[in-house]
Amino acid sequence: MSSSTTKVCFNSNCKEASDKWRRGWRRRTGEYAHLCDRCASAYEDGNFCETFHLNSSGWRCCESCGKQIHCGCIVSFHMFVLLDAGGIECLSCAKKSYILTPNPAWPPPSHFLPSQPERMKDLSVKTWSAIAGSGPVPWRQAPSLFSRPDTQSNVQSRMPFEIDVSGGIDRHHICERLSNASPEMKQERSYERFVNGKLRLGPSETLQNGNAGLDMKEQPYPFVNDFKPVFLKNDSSTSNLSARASSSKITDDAQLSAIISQPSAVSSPVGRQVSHIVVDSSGESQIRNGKARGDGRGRNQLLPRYRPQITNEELQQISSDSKSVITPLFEKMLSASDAGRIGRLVLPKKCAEAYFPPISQPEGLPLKVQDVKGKEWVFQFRFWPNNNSRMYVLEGITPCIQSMQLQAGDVVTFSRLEPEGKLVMGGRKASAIPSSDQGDEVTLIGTDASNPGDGSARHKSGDVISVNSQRKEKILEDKPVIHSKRKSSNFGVKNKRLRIDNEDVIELKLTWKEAQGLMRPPAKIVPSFFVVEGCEFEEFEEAAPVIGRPTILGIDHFGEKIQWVQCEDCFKWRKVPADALLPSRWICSENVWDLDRSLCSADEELTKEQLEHLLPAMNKDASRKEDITDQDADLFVALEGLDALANLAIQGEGEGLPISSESRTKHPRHKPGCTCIVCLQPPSGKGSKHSQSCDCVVCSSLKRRFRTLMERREKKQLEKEGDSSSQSLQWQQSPEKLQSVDTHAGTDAGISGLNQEEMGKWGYLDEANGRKSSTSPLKGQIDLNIQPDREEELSPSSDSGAMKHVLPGSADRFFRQQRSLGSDVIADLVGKQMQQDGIGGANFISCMALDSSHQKTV
DNA sequence: GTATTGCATGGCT
DNA sequence: TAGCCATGCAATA
Repeated sequence: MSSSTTKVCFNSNCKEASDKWRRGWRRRTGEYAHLCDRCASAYEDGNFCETFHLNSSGWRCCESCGKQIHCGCIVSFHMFVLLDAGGIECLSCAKKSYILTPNPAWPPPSHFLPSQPERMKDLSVKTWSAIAGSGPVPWRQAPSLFSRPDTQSNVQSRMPFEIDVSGGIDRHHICERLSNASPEMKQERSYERFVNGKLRLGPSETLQNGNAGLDMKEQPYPFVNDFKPVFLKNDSSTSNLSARASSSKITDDAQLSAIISQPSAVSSPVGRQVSHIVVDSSGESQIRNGKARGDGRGRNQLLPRYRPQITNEELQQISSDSKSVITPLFEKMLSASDAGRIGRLVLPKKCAEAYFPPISQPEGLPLKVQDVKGKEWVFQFRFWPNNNSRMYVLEGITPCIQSMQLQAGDVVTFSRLEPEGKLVMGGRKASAIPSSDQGDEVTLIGTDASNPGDGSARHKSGDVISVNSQRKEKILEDKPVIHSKRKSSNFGVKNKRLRIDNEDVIELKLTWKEAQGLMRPPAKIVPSFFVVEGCEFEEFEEAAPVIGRPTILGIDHFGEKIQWVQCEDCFKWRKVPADALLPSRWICSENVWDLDRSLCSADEELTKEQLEHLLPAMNKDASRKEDITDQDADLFVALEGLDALANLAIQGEGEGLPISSESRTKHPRHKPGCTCIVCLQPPSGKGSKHSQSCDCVVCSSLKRRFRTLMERREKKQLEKEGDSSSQSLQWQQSPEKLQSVDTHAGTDAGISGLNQEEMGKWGYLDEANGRKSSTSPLKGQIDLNIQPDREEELSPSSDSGAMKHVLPGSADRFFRQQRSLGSDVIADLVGKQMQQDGIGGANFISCMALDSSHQKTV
């Protein structure tokens, strides 16, 4: 700050009179020393003593590094620490040796903080000490201490510091200083500007991707990403996000992101909102432990998806000790394998290297981690050599994960409690991740408008919330979502990863029945029917099923086939052409076939009686289901599908529970009490095994069904391929062999009923699929259970399987069909079936009568 | 037969 | 294209 009043420079070695003067240090009177330009610059550049006091007494050497420090003036006495044993240490060394206790004789740091008169009032000495770690650190020193990327220090660079974001820093002042600063200092000060958020980034400082703080790689200054939030526990202001920009509207993403990411506003005792950002530029505990890493990449290049998005609620959970400062380190969405029984959490490499102790041996070391309840867990932190790299894992996390009731898709967070350096592991349910419905513009206002207790405030470096679209984009970017590309890969034949993100979780919340209700054949395709144990199966040749809104097939008074579909909004039934494929959400306005009834206000074409007739299953008791006709079956499917639609996409509760084994193991068209072979079967994993000679009703039914299918296929093949098919149809030429098939495990099990030679032909032998024989099913018994993924791999349908060309297509597909029936997830059901069967050439048994319990483990 | 361990693989960024 | 990392899976307990 400068003024045009003529004054004599306060520097006794100068005494230059000048119209223009600038503020220097704060004097004991509370006023500021007025300095001429030259002296002010020297002061601001930290060269004051070197410039003016070089010949003065009071120079002492740092006990550690020997650096000369002037101890005889107010300007520099905050640059050293008095040692208990006598002597001094420069701040750098003091921090290295972790001297926390400031000289009690010292005046509070505010004495040295020009332009920050109120800033220090808000922080007790204790807090300051806890944060800074070594007594008063002049704010103007802090950036150079903490962000200097060079040797001096790693250590220094990891000290936390505090910056006023409320306007305490004089923009002009900084700009002036910047203009005189070394490039390094400019960098540091640019950081100040960024962090303070009050300052617009200049052209040279604007983050190149326009996404301030979002992309590490794009950061012109590494330290911009090197800060991380430190939250003062139990500080009411920590939750007061809005206080941070009390009167100013955030106009710059960078500003906001800095503010959002470093929320630690502190209420001023005088009522004015004075906000602070407490920044820890990196792992303090490592400093304290002398474990500063040579490799600082981890922190600088932490991927967005691992950046902590801790909420106030979580902070409060973590904070049980008011003395502690919480440093969110990173978070990770649990993958299926993380949350699986193996109990290994794969740690992001950079996070592991940045925040966990260094390990040189693969065995690693035990790591104590506290959960939010304060319970202490010990995990093994270790790594595996992986290519030329390492793969870090935390082992033994299962109990902890379970105690937190986390599962795949949820997020685990790692924080550190300071100063004790404890690692704290928290969890966030996927369902707790809010959607991004925010206003188009977020204006942060004062305390009154804020909600301190709002646990939804998320603190994350790099968040952009000023504009809704940007925010959404950012959320999408940051969230480890499975983007379409990746998501689709779930359905790939070979990709067995089950990657779950929130949306997926929701989308998977369909019961098997519901899914079944959504699948139906193209309307113009006429299925063929067969009956197994009184249960009708329909089979669609040469056509894949489609997924759409369930409808009720019918015939209008002209005798033409039509469909009845119910409007999602008004629930009225509308007539549409039989071949219309409707989206899962269909409303009257989409009724392009009958414009008179394309509005919900239009009357329903059906009378109540007609409707009742049309929906006989609606109010009938379950016992009728066994007598269902083809049409009834369709109706039933449709109705169930409608239920599903009501829950489709996202509802999750009640009906929409994740697919349960129970729902999978019943024929979707059957009701409780049904005694067909499907419903007779116990759920997957609970079934008994049947011998090859078993001729129970289930086995015999399946044998019969299988024979029928094979014979039909044989006939077709013979017609098509003639003699050329003879080689691939060897098995078919002895259909009688199937008499001995044990079909309790579905057709796959039927295969297992063949002898070794036959199995070889089928490609089920080890030679064909390279599996070890210990898993061979040929042990006289059949496991009725199945692991679809595994089955998938071993299946004749596998692209890589040599048996694919050996197996006749129909059988192949039939098996695949059966496998898909046992699929654990709807993704498998829909995706794999659709992909594998493909469009055209597919036999699709739409009713999927055979469930997983009819399959075996190969 | 099951659980655990440690490495390999391959999709994805 | 290198590296990360989710997952598979053989070896071992």
